[in-house]
Amino acid sequence: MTTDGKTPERSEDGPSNFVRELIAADIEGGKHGGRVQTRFPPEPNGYLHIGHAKAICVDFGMAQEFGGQCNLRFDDTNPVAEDTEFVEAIQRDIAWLGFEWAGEPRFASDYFERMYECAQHLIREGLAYVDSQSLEAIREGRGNFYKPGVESPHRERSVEENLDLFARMRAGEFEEGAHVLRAKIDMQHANLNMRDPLLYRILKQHHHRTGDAWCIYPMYDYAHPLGDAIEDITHSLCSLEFQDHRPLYDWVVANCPVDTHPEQTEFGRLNLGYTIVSKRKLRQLVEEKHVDGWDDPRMPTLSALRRRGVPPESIVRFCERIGVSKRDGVVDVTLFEHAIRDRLNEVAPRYMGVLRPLKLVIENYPEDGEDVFHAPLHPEDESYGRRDIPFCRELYIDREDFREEAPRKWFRLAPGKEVRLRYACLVTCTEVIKDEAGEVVELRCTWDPASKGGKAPDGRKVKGTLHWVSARHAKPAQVRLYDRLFRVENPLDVEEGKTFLDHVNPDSLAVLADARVEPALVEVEAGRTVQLERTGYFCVDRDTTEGQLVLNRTITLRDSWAKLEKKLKGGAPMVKGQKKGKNKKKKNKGEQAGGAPDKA
RNA sequence: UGGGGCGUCGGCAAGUGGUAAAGCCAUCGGUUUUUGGUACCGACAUGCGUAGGUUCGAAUCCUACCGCCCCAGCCA
Repeated sequence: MTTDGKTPERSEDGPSNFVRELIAADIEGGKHGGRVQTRFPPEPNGYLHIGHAKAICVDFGMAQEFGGQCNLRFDDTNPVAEDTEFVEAIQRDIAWLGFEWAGEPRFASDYFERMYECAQHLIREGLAYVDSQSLEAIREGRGNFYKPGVESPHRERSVEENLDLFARMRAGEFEEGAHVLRAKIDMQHANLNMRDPLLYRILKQHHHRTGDAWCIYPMYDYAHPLGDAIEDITHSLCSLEFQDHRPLYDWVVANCPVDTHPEQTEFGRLNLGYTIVSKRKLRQLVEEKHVDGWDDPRMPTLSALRRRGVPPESIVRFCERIGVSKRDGVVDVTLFEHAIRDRLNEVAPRYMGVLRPLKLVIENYPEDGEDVFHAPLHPEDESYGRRDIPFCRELYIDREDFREEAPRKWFRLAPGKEVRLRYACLVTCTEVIKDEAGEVVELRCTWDPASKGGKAPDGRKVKGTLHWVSARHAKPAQVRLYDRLFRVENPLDVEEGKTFLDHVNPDSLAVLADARVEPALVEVEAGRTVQLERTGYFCVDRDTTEGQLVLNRTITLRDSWAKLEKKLKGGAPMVKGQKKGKNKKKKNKGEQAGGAPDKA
């Protein structure tokens, strides 16, 4: 739990969708005996990311909603890149999201023997054969979109010969690539997947679970439907690109000796603006050190989001809100950001912290004086309790909260202006002290002793409220300001000769070494996310040590002043045409403005 | 020159023939506020890729066209 351990209410407020309706109809019609059994089938060759989160929410969510269960099955049919490191990380991430799989995790490799037997059955039925052509010959023979395939010269081998060859493949008598097992379907089929697809290939690789017991491994198209059938899955939900594989899925289930016939249904993957969800590219970011590991808080992996301080409930809620459909669109990243703020606003305790300290001295406050103010840890939930905030003559405020020349509508501090120090008192800036370089280094103020607590004694309006820390009591902290990893909404959209790496945001991480936070914050344990009032949400990083607090910025608070100032400066009101003049058709599909990334 | 999908507001997405298209995000305006946060109120598609057709009536049915995505791994 990154937040506070409070019950994560799981809302069922997702919109209606076609998968939900299909399952409901199946139950209604008594299909699969009215059962609902789903599965989430990750390949253990990488870390789970936000895109997987959607699949997880759909797979587990549908089962949950209809009183069924969801299995966790590792699709470990290709030993080359798979590893137990990933199977552990995947389990951790799913559990973190708050889902429970039925029984123990399963592995496709658990069924290798059974799958082998099914293959023998197919051979005996004359539905599979050993092909001994080269990889190139097989590819050539498959034809293409426009050219029908041609049958392999080995297609009519006898059952005996096939059985013998297949057994010897298993026994390790042949080198990789020497033979494969193919389904005998139809080389003329318009769907390339049906042109005698490969069922098994020889791979003399060590498998993370079966070790060296096997040197032939089943292909996805063969192993997946069998795994589903063996586990008695009723609804096999997957992504759009498998639509073309469904006929093969059905062929396998129909022709192998299994009792059930699960149904595969495809839905659209999640694509998120300013984000990449491709295992290969994420791996590249890690391996080429553009980020600091799989859980670098800028990554879209679940482990990175966790480290960044994103609550799991916000991810689940986000997935519910984006819905499930067959369109492949790109979800606006602001929707995800909203879900994060929404949840954090509910559960993050409040503290004050100054990111870029500017000294403020209260001249009419006694040199050795001290006050302690009691402030609520949550403005809307008293059960969070309160914390003590020490106050003295010398404080720090954020440099951002002071301007020598106040722009229009500036509520914050400026020479001669009065503001409220949150929970404390009202102060007026009387003098600005600069160094030789002309840089403001200190502010002199006077306070109104009658305003203790922050209320104006005479009811005068003080619009600006600033956060602050006591210079004497504050604790030092290193703050890591994270921003979007990519500068553009679609990092995959690149010009000739460039790659998505050229879109990496050079300002996606800024480290502030000299931040100060109120003392109560050092009690917060690593992994928890808090709000620094008026600034944003921050997660206590695991790098925190006894003397050094490390905070990761999860996300900023919405900043309507920044927006206002931009508008004030910009002068030209740009958003005019949209108002009334119905600008005929929408034309520029490709380019959207997207939200401005927040500053670092 | 194939096969499989998809086209409803800037983004996601309801809607499944009934009489002028939910919701959320974004955007804009306002109220409350000791977070310029939160909350709350309001605005935001005479329009459903285009063109025809069927019908008393169509985003929903039919036809044609246009556009976008996926498929030619011994990856999943």
